[in-house]
Amino acid sequence: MTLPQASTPKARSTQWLAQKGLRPTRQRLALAELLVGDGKHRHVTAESLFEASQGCAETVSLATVYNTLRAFCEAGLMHEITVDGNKSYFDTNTSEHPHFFWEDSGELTDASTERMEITNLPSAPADAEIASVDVVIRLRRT
Amino acid sequence: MTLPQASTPKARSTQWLAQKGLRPTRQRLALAELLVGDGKHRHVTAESLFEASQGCAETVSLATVYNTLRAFCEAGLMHEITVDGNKSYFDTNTSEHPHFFWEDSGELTDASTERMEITNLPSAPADAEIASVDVVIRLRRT
DNA sequence: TTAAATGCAAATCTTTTGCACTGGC
DNA sequence: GCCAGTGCAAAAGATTTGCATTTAA
Repeated sequence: MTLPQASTPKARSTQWLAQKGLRPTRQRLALAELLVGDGKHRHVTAESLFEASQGCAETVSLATVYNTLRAFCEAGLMHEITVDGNKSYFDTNTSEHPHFFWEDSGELTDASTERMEITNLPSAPADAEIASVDVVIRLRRT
Repeated sequence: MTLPQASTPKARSTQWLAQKGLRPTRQRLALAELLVGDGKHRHVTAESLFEASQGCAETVSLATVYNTLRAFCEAGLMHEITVDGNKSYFDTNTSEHPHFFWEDSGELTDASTERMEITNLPSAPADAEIASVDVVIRLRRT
C-alpha cells in the first residue's frame, strides 16, 4: 500500500481512509494520523497504538483500537504479522517483505528486502494456493 | 534434532529424554511417546497434545503439558513455531525448515525444504546476530 | 532424602463480544 | 433518521504461576 502523498498529516490520514472507502470517524482519523501522519511506515501492537493515542486529543478506547486495526487490515490498509505467540503486530507497509524480530525487546522492524530472493520455494499442494510467504529473522543482541 | 533410532516406542522416548538429561518422569515419557514414539516428526499444540494424552494410560494435566513442552523446547528437543497469534505450535523437528500453514484449518505441516534457498538475506544489524530465520508459507484452500 | 516435577485452581494477558449510545452521511 | 462505529465492561482463550503433594535419583 502506497501511502498518500498529501502534504499535511490530516490530509494524509483522510486520504488513506478514503482510498478504501472507510468512514473517517474521529477515532479512525486520530489513529490513522498516528500511523501514517508523517508519511512513514510503522509497526505497532494494539497496546502500543493505544498508548500513543493517549497522548492525542481524541479519546480512543482499547477495544476500538483493536476493532480499528482489524478493520484496517480487512480493508487492506495494513497487514498483521505474527511473530510472537502472545501479541499481534500490525504493519502499515502491506507489501510482502521480511522482518527483524528483536527477541529481547519484542520490537519488530523492517529488514531491507531489496535483493532478497527465495529460490525453489516449496510449491503449494494441489488443492491450495499460496496466500503469502512470511519471513521473520529473529535477532539476538550480541 | 535426530530422533533416536531405538526400535520400540518406549526405548525411543527414553533415549530422546536421556540425550538432553531430562528426568524421565511418567508424564514426560507418556508425552514423549506421543511425540516421537513412532520415530516420525510431529507438529502439535498444547491443546492437541493434551487431547492425545487423554487416550493413554498416564494422566497428564494441561498445565503439565504446557510446562513440559516448554521444558522440551528449552532443552532443544523441540522448536516453537509462531504462525497464528493465538496459539503456539511445537515441532519435534528442530532443524530450520519452512512450514505450510493452512489458514482455514489452522493446521501446520512441513514444507519440503530440500532445494529452498534464500539469497541476499538481509544481514543482521551491527549489534545483533541472527538467531533463526522463520519461513511460513500461508496456504488458502482453492 | 531431597530437589525436581506435577496437579490443580487461580491469575494473567491479549483479544473479542454484547449492548446501549453516538455521530457520519 | 439510519446504521456503522464506539465505549465500556464482561467474556473468552491461551498460557503461566503459586503452592501443596508426589516422585525419581
